[in-house]
Amino acid sequence: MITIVGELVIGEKRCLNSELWHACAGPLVCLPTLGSRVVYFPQGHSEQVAASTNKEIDGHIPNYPSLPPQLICQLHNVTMHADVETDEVYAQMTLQPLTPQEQKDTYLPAEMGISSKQPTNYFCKTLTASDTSTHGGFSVPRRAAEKVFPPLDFSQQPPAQELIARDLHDVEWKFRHIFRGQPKRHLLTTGWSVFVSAKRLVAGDSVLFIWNEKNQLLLGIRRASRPQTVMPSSVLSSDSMHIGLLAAAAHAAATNSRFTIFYNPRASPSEFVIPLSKYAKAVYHTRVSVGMRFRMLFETEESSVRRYMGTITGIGDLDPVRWPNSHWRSVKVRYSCYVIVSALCNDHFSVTNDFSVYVMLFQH
Amino acid sequence: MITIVGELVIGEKRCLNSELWHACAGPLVCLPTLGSRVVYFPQGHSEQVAASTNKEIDGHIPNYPSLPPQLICQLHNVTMHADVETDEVYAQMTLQPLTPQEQKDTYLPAEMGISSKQPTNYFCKTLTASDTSTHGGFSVPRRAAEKVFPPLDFSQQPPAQELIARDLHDVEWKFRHIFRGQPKRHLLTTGWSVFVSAKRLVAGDSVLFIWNEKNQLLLGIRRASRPQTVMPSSVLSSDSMHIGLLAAAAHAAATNSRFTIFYNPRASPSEFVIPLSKYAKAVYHTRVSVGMRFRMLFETEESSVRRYMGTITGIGDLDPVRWPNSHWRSVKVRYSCYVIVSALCNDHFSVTNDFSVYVMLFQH
DNA sequence: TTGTAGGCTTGTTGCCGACAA
DNA sequence: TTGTCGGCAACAAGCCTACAA
Repeated sequence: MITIVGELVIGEKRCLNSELWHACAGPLVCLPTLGSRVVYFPQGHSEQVAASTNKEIDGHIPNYPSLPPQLICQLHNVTMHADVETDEVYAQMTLQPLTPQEQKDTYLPAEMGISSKQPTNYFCKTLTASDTSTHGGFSVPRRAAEKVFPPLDFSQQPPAQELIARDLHDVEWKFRHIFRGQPKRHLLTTGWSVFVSAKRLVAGDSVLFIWNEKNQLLLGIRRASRPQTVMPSSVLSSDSMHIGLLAAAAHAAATNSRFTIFYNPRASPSEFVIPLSKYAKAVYHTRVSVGMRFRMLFETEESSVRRYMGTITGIGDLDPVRWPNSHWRSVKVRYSCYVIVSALCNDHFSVTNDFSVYVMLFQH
Repeated sequence: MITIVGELVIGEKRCLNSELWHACAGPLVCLPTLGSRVVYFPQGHSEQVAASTNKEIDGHIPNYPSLPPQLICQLHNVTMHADVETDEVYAQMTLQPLTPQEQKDTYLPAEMGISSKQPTNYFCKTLTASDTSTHGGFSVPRRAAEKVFPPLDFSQQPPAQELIARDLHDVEWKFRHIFRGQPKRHLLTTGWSVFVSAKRLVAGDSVLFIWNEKNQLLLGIRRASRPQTVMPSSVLSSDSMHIGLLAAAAHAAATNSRFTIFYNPRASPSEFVIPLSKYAKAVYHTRVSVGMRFRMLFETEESSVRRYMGTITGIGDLDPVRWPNSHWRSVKVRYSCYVIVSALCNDHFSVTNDFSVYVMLFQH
């Protein structure tokens, strides 16, 4: 007799805190609205799978001539998730390709997607060697502590309190918050090292605290990207995964049935599910030509947004053989020198010369 | 400029120690010979993916009428692997479906597959609470220590030596082996707790030491199955994985090109790549009928093999709609009461009543 | 303002035999 | 024969201030 323990629920769908999810995902990540129409790019999905499996696509992947480079879909489900092991944020979406008839319906106003409204009362700090060593606690930046932590009772000597913060999995973490030292400073002492070792944080990773409207303290992490952490999956070969993504989309398109995808903002170079209205506006109502200036947004190390201007140097298919007439990375843009790019994954590579990238018209 | 560190090689193919791999995989696991012809069962592969993603197949998966329930293939590559995080053993195989013409060639003699010859000088112990606590070391069963560890110098008081053992990743682990206490016993002290915490072993997991012909000490682990450790992959939906496996096999069959699969003996209920000669012998040269006795092999907790006799109660298609004329689990066998089954994964579930299973004719 | 280091206290790890299952 | 415990010693964790960047 096989006994299933009552409390153990595998694959249970809980509602993650949206504010914390978006804060961990970064300011550039935006999820389409539930029920809206979106454009799905198999090419972009393919890029994400390639990034996740650490394997380029090679010639063994069959063509799916019946699968267009962009599918207009109804978004039936969006759920936010976080990896149980690493806390990495990702989203699950259920898409249903629309018939040409259904596509003709006029756009609804609320289809632009919910931009990631970063919370106001929050701070994000990249951990130092001292923060992560077993020797001491966490040094809280002064303005951050004053803005997002509840005020201390300064009649006590030294002023101290217990903070309780919840992470993405709704797990409580308790910290002793104390204001002491010469000069005086805010510190998290007792409880901090338990958190660091439980989350396996190292110097360079970031933690982020949010004080929300309900007077709750939320706690998220953003890992510095360590390239070697991407492992082979051992479940399915990367070729089969690529074929699976294409075949699943092709089958759903042929039968107008639903299919499910995962969007992993930190693994993927670009969003591959875009609000239809945003796509239509960019593709049908924007004139682009070689020589035009093109704006791009990047996330800085302090997780704010910076604009960079580039020049369009080419327009056309990225992969004319497999994906003719695709709007995926159809615009080639050159950016000028000394741009320090801090990509989403915190892997800040510095570009000291000119560099060119293939981007989408509808990218940010 | 993106710099790739020279030493860091991702996905490098090293030759794993075959003896240790087989010992960790268990006595029932057997890999087909390189270059031989094998039979591949998409159904079985599907079962493994379902077990790995913890998700049953549902109706969303399209049929692949062009894909037969068994594909005769040439085995172009077999490599043994171990998960970097968990040490879980798995194998990667490259298969090429054969044309009807190629299938007609006569069998070669060496196509029966290399059975997992368990090493003679080895022992396997399931860890106790004391073994895994931080309070002490590892208590070595006396006969085990005398059989597989190098002899101690009993002129010392107490007799002690340093043991160096290599794991599946060729990482060295050093232990102080001492013979002390009242009554006298063999213990591993210094170095043991580092190993336990590095491998994240808990009471119930097993360790296994081999003393091979080259006078090397090998060290493997077998985890007690903890069902909740199976996580959603967040790379590809389980539906897409199922479609991918079928589409990859169908594409390879249609074009007679190679495809790659992973075989995970501890996740999968059954082997789905079988030597052709074994398959042919069982399917074409064995008469079976309802009422006949049928032998099955099971792995015991001490990782030896036990035989159980059952009675065939049915013969026919497991899934007549999707997979007509399949030899995958086409035989229904009933086993009698009080069989204590210890499956490969150490999850020993006791069966106190009769139970029936669907098996393959060519199963062990 | 805040990262790191030195001093000092306290809690945990880890080696030992005793004892009992 | 071997699992667990109490004793004890060594060590690391963790709280504090000092100092300098």
